[in-house]
Amino acid sequence: MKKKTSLKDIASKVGVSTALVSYVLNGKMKGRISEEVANRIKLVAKELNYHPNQIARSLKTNKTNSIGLLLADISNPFSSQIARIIENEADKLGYAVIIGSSDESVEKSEKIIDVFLNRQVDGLILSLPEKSEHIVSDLKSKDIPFVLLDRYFPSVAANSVAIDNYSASESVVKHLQSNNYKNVGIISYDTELVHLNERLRGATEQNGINSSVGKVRLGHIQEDVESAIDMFLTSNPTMDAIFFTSNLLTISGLKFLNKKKVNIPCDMGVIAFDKTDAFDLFYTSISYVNQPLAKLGNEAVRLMHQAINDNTKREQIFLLAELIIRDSTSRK
Amino acid sequence: MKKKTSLKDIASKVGVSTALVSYVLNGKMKGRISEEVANRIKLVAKELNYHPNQIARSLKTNKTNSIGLLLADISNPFSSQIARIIENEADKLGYAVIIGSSDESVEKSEKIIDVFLNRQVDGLILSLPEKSEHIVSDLKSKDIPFVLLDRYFPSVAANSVAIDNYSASESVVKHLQSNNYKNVGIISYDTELVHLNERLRGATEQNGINSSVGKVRLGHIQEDVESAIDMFLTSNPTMDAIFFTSNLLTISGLKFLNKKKVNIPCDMGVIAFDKTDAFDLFYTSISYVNQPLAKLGNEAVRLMHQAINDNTKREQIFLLAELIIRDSTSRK
DNA sequence: TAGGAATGTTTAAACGATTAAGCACAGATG
DNA sequence: CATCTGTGCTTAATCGTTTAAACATTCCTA
Repeated sequence: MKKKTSLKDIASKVGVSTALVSYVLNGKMKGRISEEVANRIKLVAKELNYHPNQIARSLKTNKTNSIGLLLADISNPFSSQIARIIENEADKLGYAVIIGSSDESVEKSEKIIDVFLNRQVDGLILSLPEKSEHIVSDLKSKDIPFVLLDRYFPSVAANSVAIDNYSASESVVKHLQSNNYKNVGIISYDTELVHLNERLRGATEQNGINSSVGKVRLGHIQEDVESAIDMFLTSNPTMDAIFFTSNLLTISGLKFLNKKKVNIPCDMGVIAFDKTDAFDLFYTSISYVNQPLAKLGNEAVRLMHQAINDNTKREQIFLLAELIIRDSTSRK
Repeated sequence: MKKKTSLKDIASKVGVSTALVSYVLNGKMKGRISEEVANRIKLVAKELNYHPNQIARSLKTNKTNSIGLLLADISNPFSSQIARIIENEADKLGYAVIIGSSDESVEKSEKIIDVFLNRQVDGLILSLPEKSEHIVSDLKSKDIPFVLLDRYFPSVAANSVAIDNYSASESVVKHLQSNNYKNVGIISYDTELVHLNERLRGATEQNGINSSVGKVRLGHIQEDVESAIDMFLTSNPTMDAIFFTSNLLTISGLKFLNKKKVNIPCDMGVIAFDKTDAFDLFYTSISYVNQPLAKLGNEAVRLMHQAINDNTKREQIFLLAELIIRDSTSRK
């Protein structure tokens, strides 16, 4: 790789010091630099196609203008859509984004955060796996600016952006109720993650409707969804609706309901958390909870920026999700 | 943010020079350092929780161990799955990945590549939009290590990894032919992108089957897919299959075919390029061309690593895609 | 007309690492 | 005994910026 042009190159070509070049190109010391020299410097900078070496600048200023984004899995549509929004929002503020996927592993999360910090990112946006409270406390004790996204830990106060999962689930169940469903099966992860358990709590704590719960282990989604639905169908013949608390669960569930020839919504109502393309193409369009992704990403970046500039403030933001009602919960 | 511990901190605590600390921690000058001092240094490094400042290291070594990954749109499943694989493969070689989405815009691509280069990434993996050959020549003239991914430009020789789109389309049409389809509508982008036009060419250049083509503008996918299908259905009543040359086109098309009550595969066979979850949930499982994503990502990173270490070699890799045959092309 | 202010520019240290070269002392070798 | 070799460590330059402080001029102003 050819060497890029540096301040020194410009300085020697114009016949001034590197300091002056730096001042001119950064627009500092305005009013103390002769227009003529300033113009010559700018001209030569353009001629030599000068671009400042961000690495050197970072070393001096202790700011890299980059952030680390840790997601559960960038190949999951929920993550990748958020990533896209964060990338855009971060760019607006001049931050580049380094991405890592935790795969729901605490060790991998720690490793990736280490990589981020060694690269001196200015701040972190994190979707952490369960049992990683210690990571949060650790970052707090080191006074590193970060924001939790989507997942949060009530036991450790921190900047966070998430949706109000409880009320989202509450509105799901109320909707089912008002459409005359009486007996809902809830398919949820077997996890300690609070945001997921809030979905469960919001759904089960409502009166006037019966609920059964099927728990799914992370590594065994298809398998456990199937046995949960089987359990629902056999031991609970009056069940008339299923609420899937994530997009992956829904996809697995719909596949299985298809296989079992369960008709939606005639035999069974279905409602999901999160959206996927598949919901539009299913023979019955699927009702779902729509997370405000743009707002989530926007707020996450805003909070992170705020934390970078003043890490004493703390904000916990809960956004409202929207219920998209379609055919899969419309009882005939 | 608290200041991190530096070589200097360790050096002064142990009572040696920073050079020695650096040598010990990097395992250099083996055999010329007393075990006792080495151990003391390592111990103190651990005590102070030392992590090298990659920024400083990068400035000196001129290696950042990071790569820039430019995708069309990280929120598209094809992109995000590739991103995930590249992230993993890059990590194995010690590279961190900075991601950007071009949105098929040349200006945005240039801007993002600029950001990457200012951050002194060691290499680039790029999925460029149409009309961006000049970017490729420019990078070549600057001798910057890069690899084109998915999209390539025959007019400019460069490292590239893509699938053999022509033969993939060829096998699609041959499959349709052997299942007794006679008249296929091909829905493709109105673009100059070679890899997409190869899909078209591979499909239209086969004998023994009639083909009509509908072109879709990038910003008007749903709209143009609909008018193309309308055109097929009205002006070409014997049409018996549709080949969608991308996942987004397929989703739009299937939605519209649903709306039009066209039954698949009775009224119309359907086959797609790329996979999405939706294909499993559609009332008829959809046949598709499966791109070897893992291999694509793996080869891209391998080539990039090679280019970083020796930018005189060039490789152009074309991988074979696999045809996944399911119900949507099985004529009764 | 001396002294301060304003203007235009340079000097030099610093950020935190890497690394070639040098220094000092030990023991080995002829 | 002089010299060489090996061992263990330090010195100091360097990467490309930023920025406080200093230095020269020229220009006012009392």
